[in-house]
Amino acid sequence: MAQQTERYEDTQLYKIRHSAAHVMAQAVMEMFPDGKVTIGPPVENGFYYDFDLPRNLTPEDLELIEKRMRGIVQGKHEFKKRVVSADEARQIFADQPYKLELIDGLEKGGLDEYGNPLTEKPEISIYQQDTFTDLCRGPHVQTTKEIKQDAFKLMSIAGAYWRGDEKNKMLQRVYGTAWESKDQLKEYLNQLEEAKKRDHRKLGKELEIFMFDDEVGPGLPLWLPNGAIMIEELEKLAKEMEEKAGYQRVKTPHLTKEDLFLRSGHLPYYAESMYPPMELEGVKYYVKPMNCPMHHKIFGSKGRSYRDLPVRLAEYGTCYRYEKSGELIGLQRVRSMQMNDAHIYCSEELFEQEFLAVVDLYVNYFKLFGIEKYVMRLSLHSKQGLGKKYVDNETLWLKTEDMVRRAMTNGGVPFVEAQDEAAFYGPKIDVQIWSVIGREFSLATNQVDFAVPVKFDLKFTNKEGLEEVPLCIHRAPLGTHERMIGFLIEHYAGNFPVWLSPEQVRVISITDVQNEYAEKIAKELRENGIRAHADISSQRMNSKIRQAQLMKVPYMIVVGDNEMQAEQVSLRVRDGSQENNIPLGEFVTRVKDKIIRRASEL
RNA sequence: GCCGACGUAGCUCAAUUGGCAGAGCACCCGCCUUGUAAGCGGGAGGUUACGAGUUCAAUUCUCGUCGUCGGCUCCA
Repeated sequence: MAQQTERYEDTQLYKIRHSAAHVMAQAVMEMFPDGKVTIGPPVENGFYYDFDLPRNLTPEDLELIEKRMRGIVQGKHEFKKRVVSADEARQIFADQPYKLELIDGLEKGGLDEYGNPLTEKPEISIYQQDTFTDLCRGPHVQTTKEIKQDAFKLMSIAGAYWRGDEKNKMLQRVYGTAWESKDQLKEYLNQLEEAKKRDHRKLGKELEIFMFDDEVGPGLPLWLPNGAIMIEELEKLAKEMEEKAGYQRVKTPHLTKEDLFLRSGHLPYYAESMYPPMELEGVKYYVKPMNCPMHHKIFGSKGRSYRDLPVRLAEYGTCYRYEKSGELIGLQRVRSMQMNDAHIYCSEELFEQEFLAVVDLYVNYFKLFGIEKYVMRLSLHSKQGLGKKYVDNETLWLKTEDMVRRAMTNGGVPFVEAQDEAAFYGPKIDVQIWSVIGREFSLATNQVDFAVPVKFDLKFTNKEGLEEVPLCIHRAPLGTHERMIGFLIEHYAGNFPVWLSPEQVRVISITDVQNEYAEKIAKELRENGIRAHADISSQRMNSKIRQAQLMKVPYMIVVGDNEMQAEQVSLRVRDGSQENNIPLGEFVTRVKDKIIRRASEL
């Protein structure tokens, strides 16, 4: 349907939000006549406006602004557009320095409001509603009446750099949400509430998966027994998949001498993200932010023939990166991480098949986890970044980028391209996925390295008997344990499939008469490779069931006198359904089958 | 790192204008012997994140440090 393909920019909702931003700016400017306005676009779910004000806004201010906005909206003011010359615009916004900067950009035809280059020179237009005039290309609603006074809400105040550049002044950004109706707003706010419940930070604590401790340090998660089980299950999965795909496993130290990272190029290009060195006996050591240099050493440790290629070295190596304090967030962004890492050394002719085999691996994982929405992003270099963020060899960049583009196209894999997002050593495919609560996780990554193998003097002998430098594919289909498990917690809302559940079965005795029988069952389940515990506490059965439900244990087995006499079990599944009088052996077979198949259903 | 908000028992939260820090759950001890989401009673648990300052008196006011959260910037 046409409606479904309609661009957000053309929708009524977009106009409402854009217009609400102007109304908010009017309210704020009435409050601070000397304030400076910058830009205020619609975004997903709402809008924001960035201001430069004489003092910081408070939550109380937000309430006043919102109240005033309701007043303005009810005034049924018309949004009047007028196209003006650059000079006229300068007169109108004479005391608005940020607007003057924007006008300059528009006049030169060079830059849009975010400072990005534009292809054609845009017209300069202004929109006025009531007493407020803004430099704006629109579009807007006809009158403020179309913004329903009970369908918007101001959400938060945040800092934001002018034009998104940390060298620029920090402005105050006010976020708001706006909808076509009160009901839509209500639904959105409900969604936010629901999202809070699924937040991996909250669930991770409740389900005893991981924790942070102030004394251990920010961004350094401690994995609790339940989390450790999940990690081991993921590793088992990866190991199985990678063994089938011809990977070999290696193990390397957490520390290396400075020399290695100088050679790899990490120190010039990546030093900011590395922990500072420790020095002993005059030698500097760094904890590794990546495993690649050590894998390169392993590849280079003996002579290689083209017949040996591809060589695929895999390791769940623990890496440490110094992420800036404000960037840390739960398991999504940490400072110690275990990567589902591997490096594939291959010739150029093998490149395409190897690259696509990695993509295939992702897709298999996504299928297993029921991840349907994902975007593969081809991340490219930028010319300005050469020699700074990226190794300085434009020819090789263009060549390798083209190789990746071709591989993806030939493989029929849809992807989008993003400038200035590459790794320092080459272009990459990053896979973005979204947890059910809308949080974006960049997990899987597949990167081509054309720069580092030559620095490590890596080579193989080709058919002609000549030495050739291999390409290296860095890949991490499961990203890191930390991010992956953070994602999975939100994805499943803690209701993990049986194979991934830390506790798979809880045996619940009704009275202490059945305690021994309950323990016997739990033991038998464990002997069958099922993670099971018996709850023989003096609590009532109802309370035990509640505890197991709260911990989201997939199977609860209730045993009373009947079951004990008949050597049977009563099953309560996490979804609340119930099944009585199952012979224990039958239950064991059923659970084992789900685990082996890594079934998503209970 | 930057802007802002926040930090009270293991967890979730209270504490009027600065005036003896409190509840539920969890924990420990009893009683109850129970059929699919909380049985009852009792006990213990706090240098109010940490460090200074103002005050007769600070959980409350001020400053600093650490941490968390919402963003920005940056990333697996």
